[in-house]
Amino acid sequence: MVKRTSFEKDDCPIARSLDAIGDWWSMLIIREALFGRRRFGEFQKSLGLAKNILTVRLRSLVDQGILKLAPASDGSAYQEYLLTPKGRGVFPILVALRQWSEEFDVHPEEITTVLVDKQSGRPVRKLELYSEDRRLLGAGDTALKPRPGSKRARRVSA
Amino acid sequence: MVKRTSFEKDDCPIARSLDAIGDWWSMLIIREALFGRRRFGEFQKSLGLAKNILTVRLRSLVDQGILKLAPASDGSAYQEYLLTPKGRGVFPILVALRQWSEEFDVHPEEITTVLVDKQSGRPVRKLELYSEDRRLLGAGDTALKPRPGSKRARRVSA
DNA sequence: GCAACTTGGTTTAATAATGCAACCATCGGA
DNA sequence: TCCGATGGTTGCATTATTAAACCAAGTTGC
Repeated sequence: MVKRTSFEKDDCPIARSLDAIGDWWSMLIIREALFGRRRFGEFQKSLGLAKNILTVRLRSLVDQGILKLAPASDGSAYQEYLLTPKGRGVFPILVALRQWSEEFDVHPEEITTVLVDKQSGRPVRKLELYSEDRRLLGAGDTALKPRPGSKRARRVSA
Repeated sequence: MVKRTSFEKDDCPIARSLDAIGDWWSMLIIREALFGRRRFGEFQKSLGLAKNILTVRLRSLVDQGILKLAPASDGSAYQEYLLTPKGRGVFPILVALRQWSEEFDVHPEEITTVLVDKQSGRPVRKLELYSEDRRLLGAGDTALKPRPGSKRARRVSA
């Protein structure tokens, strides 16, 4: 195979996510959608990507159930791309990406926006990972276990 | 420009992160590194990617301060690729990717591993986003504000 | 109701990225 | 010192991305 490798059949959920939305444009399209954009032209103008690429990406996102097509809300005959619950579920990934940049970027001063809590207008906290009994966990506090019931005892990876 | 678009100069931190680690292999290399792999050959075998690509990716990750080269821990003349704090900071992104797949994948039964708390051996909770005063926040509870001090009032995007 | 503009694409052709396989220099072990 | 393992590099084929031109249907002005 000389084709771009696909992780669709990989048993690692990270690889599976990357296979679905792990390219730059898909992630940014979802970002724009979360921000309220819905129309082909809106995505195209705000992201500045080529229209043929946008076409392909939107189609893929719809196929995967991340976006869905709906009649335009302004009554015109055009269609809109709306986020499904699966699409809205990408939000934490985007927050994680944002916070990584905020914390480690070499030029943080070039970042012009802050994610705030709507109610108070104040910046949100960092994403937190907890154990079942609510201890805060870092990377070193976690491990991977084979999933009970999965007989395919393949390579165990993070 | 006909070159692959870069988001290096974009003011959106999500785009900046994607520019740094937003390709499939970089993310997976970091995943492997978090899981303890350090040597060129280890990455190559576990990920099954072409060696020339691995070379390029490792170099880029080192250049960005995500990995650093160190003399091999086994005393040989070879070198190892170790995560820097910036590299370990990618952990929440990987967790977010994992959890998205766990929650929304069409074939969740193909996922063979669970991320557990080392201490108890039990699965971790979902990543949580809190406001400053510890209210749990969803996508709809947040907004983007221009960063105080940033005069470049450009397009505000998620 | 019809010309002009907008929207939402498709097509084409060039350039860049990816993948595979073959090659190669150095290291390590017997 | 020979031979395999390690850590790459090189060359070539395939695929992806891009900009730009083109196009058909929907909408608007008049």
